[in-house]
Amino acid sequence: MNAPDRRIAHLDMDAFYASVELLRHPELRGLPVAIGGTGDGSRRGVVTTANYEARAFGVRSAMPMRRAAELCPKCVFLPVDFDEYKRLSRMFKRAIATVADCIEDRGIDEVYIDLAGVPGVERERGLALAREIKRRVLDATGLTCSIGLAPNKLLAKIASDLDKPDGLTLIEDADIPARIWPLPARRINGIGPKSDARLEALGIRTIGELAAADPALLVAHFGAHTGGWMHEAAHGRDARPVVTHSEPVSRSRETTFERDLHPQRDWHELAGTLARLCRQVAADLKARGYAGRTIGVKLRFDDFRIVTRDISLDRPTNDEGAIRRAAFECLARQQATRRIRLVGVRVGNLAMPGSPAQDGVPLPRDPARTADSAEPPAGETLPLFGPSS
DNA sequence: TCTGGGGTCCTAGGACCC
DNA sequence: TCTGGGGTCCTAGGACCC
Repeated sequence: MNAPDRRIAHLDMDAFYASVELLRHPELRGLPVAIGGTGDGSRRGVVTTANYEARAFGVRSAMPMRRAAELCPKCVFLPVDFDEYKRLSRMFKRAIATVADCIEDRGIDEVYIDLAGVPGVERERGLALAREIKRRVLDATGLTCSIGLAPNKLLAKIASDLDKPDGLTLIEDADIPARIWPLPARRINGIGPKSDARLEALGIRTIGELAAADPALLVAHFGAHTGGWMHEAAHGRDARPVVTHSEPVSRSRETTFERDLHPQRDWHELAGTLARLCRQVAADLKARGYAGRTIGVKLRFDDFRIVTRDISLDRPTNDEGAIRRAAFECLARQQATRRIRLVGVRVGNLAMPGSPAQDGVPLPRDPARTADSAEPPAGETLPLFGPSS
């Protein structure tokens, strides 16, 4: 049972990056267009967004550009221009804010809007208001969006995807059996490819089958938290509020190399890249007034396996040198067993410098852990990162 | 020359503390 | 000598989302 007075909209911009590019390149309208890569000749890019013409050829987000070119030889490929997408993102969010002020940011091209209390929301159960929002977004940006209207965020998100592009879909509690239950379980935000495969192994393919499943079975397979959540979600129940402000948890930078690097022979390029990423993260933190206590590195090997190593400092920092020293300390803890595809650095446990959380006594370091991290484990045989001798 | 980059949240074991 | 029991922090990994 969802609260009777809730009215949530989920607004999703249609093929956002591609649509923004078409504003600048109207001559490409009607042609298949895919956005991806950086335009610097990178051969390892993936498609971030394809317009509907390209999707007709099977081009999808996260698909390697090469594959997209095979599927759609006439596809026009454009590099990503995040600054421009962020500019249009601010524009469409400002347009929404002229209608409703309770808005939750869900990334560059999506928001939830709490319409309860907005004047006129009762008219057509919010449909009139949603049409007004779509009109203002279009007027402000020249871009279309799709809106789902429902008693909660979960259903609103599913609804916004039911009619795209330029769609508007209302889902009420009474519509759940006919319109939600036939959908694949994967359409629930939070059920990804892994959970979907595990559900399928239990004979559960649709949201309706998930709703009909014994909650005890779900709890047995996914744990109390996730199993219980799956059961509730399948019945369309979700009490999460629309959150208008949240503090960041971490900032990071990562990059995939043009070719996989050898941990010793290519040490200079690897170390230079890691140092540059540390500098970028430090500048990013400083620009936003944040500092973090936990510094970590991420490596992706040529077999796509990922390892992370992190270390928590006594106090938050956004100093480039401190971040770099911690990052290289983390790197030194990891065995260099394979070629490196990607390196990244992350600063977590963020605090605003000078905020009360930072001001107390520094936390004591654990001497055992510090000593341990300074020495290689016993029986060490594998090579560490470093310059070839 | 398959497979980006920037995030959040959860789990789980060991350390540590009371 | 037969093994408490919470609570929090740290680290590593993984699922998932845009």
